[in-house]
Amino acid sequence: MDLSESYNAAEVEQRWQQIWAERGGGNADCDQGEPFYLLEMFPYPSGRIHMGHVRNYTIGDVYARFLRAKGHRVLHPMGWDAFGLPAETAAIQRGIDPARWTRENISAMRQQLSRLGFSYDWSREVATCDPDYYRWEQLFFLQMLDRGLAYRKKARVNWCDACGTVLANEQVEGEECWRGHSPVRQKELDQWFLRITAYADELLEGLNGLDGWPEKVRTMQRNWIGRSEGVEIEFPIVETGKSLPVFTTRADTLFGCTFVSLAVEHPQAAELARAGGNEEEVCAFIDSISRLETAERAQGKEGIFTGCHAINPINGRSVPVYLANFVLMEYGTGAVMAVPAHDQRDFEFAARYGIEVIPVIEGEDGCLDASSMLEAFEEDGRLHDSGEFSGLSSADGRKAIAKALAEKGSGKEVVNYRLRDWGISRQRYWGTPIPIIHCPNCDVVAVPEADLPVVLPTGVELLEGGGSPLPELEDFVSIRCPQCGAQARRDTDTMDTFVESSWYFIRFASAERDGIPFDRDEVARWMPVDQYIGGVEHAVLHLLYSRFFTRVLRDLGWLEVSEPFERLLTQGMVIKDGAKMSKSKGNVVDPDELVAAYGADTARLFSVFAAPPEKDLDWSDRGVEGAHRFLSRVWRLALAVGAADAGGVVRRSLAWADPGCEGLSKPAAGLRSLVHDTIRRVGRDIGERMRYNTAVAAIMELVNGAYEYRQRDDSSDDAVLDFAVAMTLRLLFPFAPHMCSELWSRVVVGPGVDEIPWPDYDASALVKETIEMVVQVNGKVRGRIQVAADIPETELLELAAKQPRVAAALAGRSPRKTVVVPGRLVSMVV
RNA sequence: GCGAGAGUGGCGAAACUGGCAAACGCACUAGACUUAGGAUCUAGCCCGCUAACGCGGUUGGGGGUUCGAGUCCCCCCUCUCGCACCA
Repeated sequence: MDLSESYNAAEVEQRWQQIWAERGGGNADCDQGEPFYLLEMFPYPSGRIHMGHVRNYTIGDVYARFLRAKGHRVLHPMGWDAFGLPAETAAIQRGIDPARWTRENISAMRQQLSRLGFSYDWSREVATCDPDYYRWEQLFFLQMLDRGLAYRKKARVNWCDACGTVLANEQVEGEECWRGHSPVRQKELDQWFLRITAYADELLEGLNGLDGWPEKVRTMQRNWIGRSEGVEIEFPIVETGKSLPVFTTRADTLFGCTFVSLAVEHPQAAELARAGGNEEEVCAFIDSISRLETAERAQGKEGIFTGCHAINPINGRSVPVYLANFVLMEYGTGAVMAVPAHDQRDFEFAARYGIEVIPVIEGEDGCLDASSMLEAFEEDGRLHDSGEFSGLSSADGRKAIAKALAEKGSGKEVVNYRLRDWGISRQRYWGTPIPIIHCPNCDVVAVPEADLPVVLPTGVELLEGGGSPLPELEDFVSIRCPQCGAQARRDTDTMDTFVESSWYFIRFASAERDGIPFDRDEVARWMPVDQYIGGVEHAVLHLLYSRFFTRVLRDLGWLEVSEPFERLLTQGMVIKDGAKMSKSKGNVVDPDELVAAYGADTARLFSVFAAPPEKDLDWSDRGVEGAHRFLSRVWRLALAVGAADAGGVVRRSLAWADPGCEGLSKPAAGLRSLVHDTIRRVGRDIGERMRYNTAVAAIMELVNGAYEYRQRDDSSDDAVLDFAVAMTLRLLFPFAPHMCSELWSRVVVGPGVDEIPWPDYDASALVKETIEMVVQVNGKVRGRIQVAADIPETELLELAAKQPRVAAALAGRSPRKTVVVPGRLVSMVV
């Protein structure tokens, strides 16, 4: 081989990928040591990976390779979130079977991932569209059904026309579908729900223990769950004699209640309209509001008097009952006690309909005057005009009034959540069939466990209009009722694809098992995931569902842990030209082209060097070239040093071991010290801080140091240079595994680069005999002195004061105060 | 409006517990090697003044604590993200 042979990434990378594939490099079973479960969010097999995947999976792979070197047994699996709408769309547009389309995409993407050198345990690969996978999901569904955790109800649900299906609340972002920002409207449908609200408190509490999660994600989940404590108060209706419960968090303002407002969907609404003698008008209002979409409803405050009155149980006062557009049936009881003086919405409503405003809370500025108020006073304060409760603070007032109501049987303390149950029915084809049979006699009947899986028929003709073909497939739909034997029909909805991703990480622990979903011992060994890496867009979707599912499976007896993900890293987006890289923006960089032009190692290096993992990454073609240039620089250095042989023929000649500190020249000792410091920095930056950008910077400094060292005239102490080069390769290996393997195999004597353990640094090598100290006068740097590390303080001060610029700054005065920071600086104040 | 996070050179960024602001990289400038350079190597590169040694200023703005603040405390401004009639 020629010394001047330049770095040919394609050739090198192909060779090593082949070797790793033969060795089964990523298999968790190959490793010994303490188990570590490292996982990146699995992708949807859309056909091609994008730069976001490259970044996500590089962050993971660097960590995996580092952990293995540190002696861990690492579980680092990969799979496919394979059900979902794009497969159906492709099928309709191009006439391909979704199953085939998905399978082909998977194999293309698997190849792309391998081409990037990611070290996965492919023996555990799962695809969620495989009946051997989703059969367990059907089993869990049935078990949840048994325990009342899955149930069916008719409900107003979010409908996305573009997707042709229902969406869960979490999948609606400000009235738009999370996938394509198409509009979402309300529709009344019979749906299957999972009772995530049964775990609301536990999911909320659990967040407190998740120290390894970004605060941002925990806050988002807290807000989403939206727990609020309050009182449910019964208001008897004069005209109907019925009781109307309302929910409030501000029982302290109860004496200020001047009306009650209900959602138009409230079950008592029609009855109140009738009893109030204003039926026609009220019904017309109900009609006009219910026709509107949620977004349109939010325009202003609108309502109508029902003609009925409610009795405030605390003071017997009779107040009018209104229907109002802004009251949500989905929250609390769908009815609200209105206190215009202390709630801005009620204030606006009262102003519009001429309802009385009665202030009952005073702030620090004293009592409010109803006639001059411009807005509601919503803060806590002190109660007045509130009978026996006057004078109490808001907090005490809430407690006292709740207690008084409870004693009268007119109220009870309750907790409300914003979180609602998870609607999982999807009117789509490409998903997990819901294992339910609808029987004319027995109503809803579970498919017997022995009959699982209910296999999704493949090779079907998809409908032009985009609807699910399942209801039309007689072979699939038609079935005998397992209970009474009558002719019955299968449920033709499929499950939300977020259900599959809510437990795939547990399946990975024993993905090969046939007869059971999980092997309890293997799950106990691996779960929870020690480090999870993925995008923040799943903060309240996948990540909340997974926390819920893990608890359900725990309660079903499948595992012990409650929290699925011990630590979470949310990596930033890949940005180009100021916008997120996306097809619609037309600013995508194709990973394949990148790899073809520069190689996988360059792609990997750039994706972790340009920014810390959790920050957005600004794409830069120049930056990619820079990463490539650095790798070439390492390539040349290693070959030049490793091929000390004058004939220009590379031979294995480098010893990788530390030559020790004995008899080194000053520059050699300096280089050796730099190597150890780099080992320290890289280990800390990868292992403890996950700041790969600074880890790479440290390695670059080492390489610069080695080049500098080589430039010296005398070229003794080559053992130190050998050590420096070998350690460069060892430390760089997690980032650029192909090139480092290749170079190591060519020039280093001994075991492979990934066969030697991660090096420990020698702390004594970092201790310098002489150190530079800064001398400050009045906070300004006025000199630097080289001193022995153990110089006595008096001597140090004397030396410092003698520095010409220091002496000039002191101008003959003696310091009023002197501070010495050992090893760093001397600070003098005059 | 509520909540969270962030403001540092021309750019991406660094600064571990308060201790030399700008490591590392990109871009740029000069030089070397060269038939050539969009390869490589060397040097320079926050701003102002200076021929130079230096001097002064600088981490969104203002104040404070401290010998010393990008870092800690208070006030303000801007940007990004999340939630948004949740009673």
